[in-house]
Amino acid sequence: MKQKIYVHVADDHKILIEGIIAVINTDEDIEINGYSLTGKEVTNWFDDKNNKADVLILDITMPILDGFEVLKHFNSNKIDQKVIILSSYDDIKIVQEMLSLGCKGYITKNYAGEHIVKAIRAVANGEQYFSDDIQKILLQSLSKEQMPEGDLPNKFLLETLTERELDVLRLITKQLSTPEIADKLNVSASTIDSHRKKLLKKLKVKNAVGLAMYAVKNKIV
Amino acid sequence: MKQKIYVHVADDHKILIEGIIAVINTDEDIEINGYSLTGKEVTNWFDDKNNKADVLILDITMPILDGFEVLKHFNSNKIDQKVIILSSYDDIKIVQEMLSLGCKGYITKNYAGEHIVKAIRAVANGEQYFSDDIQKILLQSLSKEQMPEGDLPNKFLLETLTERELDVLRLITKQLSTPEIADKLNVSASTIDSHRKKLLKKLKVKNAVGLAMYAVKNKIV
DNA sequence: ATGCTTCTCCCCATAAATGGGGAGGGTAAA
DNA sequence: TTTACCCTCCCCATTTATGGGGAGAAGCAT
Repeated sequence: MKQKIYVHVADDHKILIEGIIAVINTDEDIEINGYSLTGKEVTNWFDDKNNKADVLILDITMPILDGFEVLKHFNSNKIDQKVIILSSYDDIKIVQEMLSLGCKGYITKNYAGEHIVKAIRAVANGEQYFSDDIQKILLQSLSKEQMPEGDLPNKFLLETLTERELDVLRLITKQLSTPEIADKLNVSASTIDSHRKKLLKKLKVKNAVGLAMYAVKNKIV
Repeated sequence: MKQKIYVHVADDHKILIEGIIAVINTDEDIEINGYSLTGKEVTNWFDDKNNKADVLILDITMPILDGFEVLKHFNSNKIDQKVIILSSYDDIKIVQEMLSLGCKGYITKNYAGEHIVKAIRAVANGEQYFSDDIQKILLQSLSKEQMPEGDLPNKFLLETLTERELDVLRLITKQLSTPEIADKLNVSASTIDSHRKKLLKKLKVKNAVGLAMYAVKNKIV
C-alpha cells in the first residue's frame, strides 16, 4: 500500500465537505484528517505545527477570512502548503490571482466529483492540476497577451478606449443605432461606424451585444 | 421499518449532491432515487408520470432553468410536489418568493449537514421545515410587517418568456448570430428570427443590445 | 520636423438584424 | 370541440451591422 495522503478541507458549507469526504473515502490511501468552516479556522489549524496535511482543499468564499487571505497568510508566515482551490468561480482574474498566491491546483465545483481525487494525487505528487474548464480559460488568457502582474486585464483594456469610443459605447448600451448615435453626437454615421469597428477590435468581441456585455462587466453603465 | 421516503436532489454542483447522498445514506428509510444538474432536468424528470419522489431538494441557481422557474413549471402544470429549497441565499425576498411559489421547506447550505434529514422527514410528513437562520429572518420580516410588494418587478416579465425564448436569449448574450443560434439549436434561422421578434416585443426593447441588457439585469446570465 | 494618435469621413462589399405578414402542427386547457 | 399558446418555417422588404481598405485635419510629443 502506498503512503497515505492526508487532506484538510475548508468550505463554509458543511454539506459540501461531507460530499468530498464521501467521494474520497472510497480511496484507502487518502484520508481527511481535518476540516474548517471558516478561513480563520484554516489558518489556526495550520499555525499549529502539530497539524499537518499534504493537501489543503480550499474554498474561496468563506466567513472571517476568505481563500485569498488564507493564502496570503501562508505566504507571509512561510507556511509551504500545497493548496487546491475548489470554487464556483471560473473567472480568469481570480484564477490568475490564486496562481500568483501559490495555489497548486484549481477545480470548479462542477468538476469536483470526478476530478477531486485525481487533483489530490497530482498535487500531493508535486504536480499541478486544473479542471477542464479552468485549463481552457487559462489557455485562452495565454493566447491573448498576458497582463503585467497585479493588473486587472479589463481595467487595462478600458484604458485603451478613447473618450469618443466610450461615448459611442455608452450610447450603444442605450440601444441606439449607428444613425441615431451619429445624430446625437453631430457627426456622420461613417464616423460612428469607424468607432464601432475600433471597439470590436479592441475589446475582442463579435458584435454589439459583446460590447454591451463588456460595458456591463466593467461598470461603464 | 417505516415506509421509505424517496428523494430527488437537484443542484448544479455534483459534489454537493454526493454530499447529500452521503449524509442521507446513513438512514435506511430515506433513498435518493434520482438527481438533476439543471432545472430542465428536474422538470423533465417530474413531467414523466412514471417518476415520482416524496421530496424534491432544489437548489436555486442552476443552468437553463433556475429554482424559481422550476416551481413555476410545477404550478402551471399542476404538479403537486413537496419541495425543500437548499440554497446559499438567506435573502428574505427570495425566501418569501419561494414560499409563495409553494415550497414546503427552506434550508441554507450552512445548515444542510445537520438539518437535511430532519427537513426531509418533516416535509414528507406534510409539515414545513426551515433552518434556524431562515426561521430567524422570517420572524424578523413578520415583526417589521413589510409587504413583498414590488419586490421582484422584472421576475414577472421573466415569466412571460417561454423556455425556447430563454434559450435564444442566452445564446444572444453569448454573441451568437441568428444562423449560429439556429445551428446550435438545430432549427432553421427563420425560427430564431421569430423568437427574436417575439423577445423584442415582449421585453419592449429596440435591439439585441436591449435583450442583452435585460438578461443581465434579470440575472439570466 | 517627424512620427503618433485621435477624430473625422468615405469607398467597397457582404452578413445580419429588424418589421410585417402568414401558416401548419403540436399540446393542453376550457 | 373550440380556443389558445408554443414552436416551427416561410414570404416580403428595409435598415443596420460588420469587415476591409484608405485618407485628411488636428493635436501632441520627442
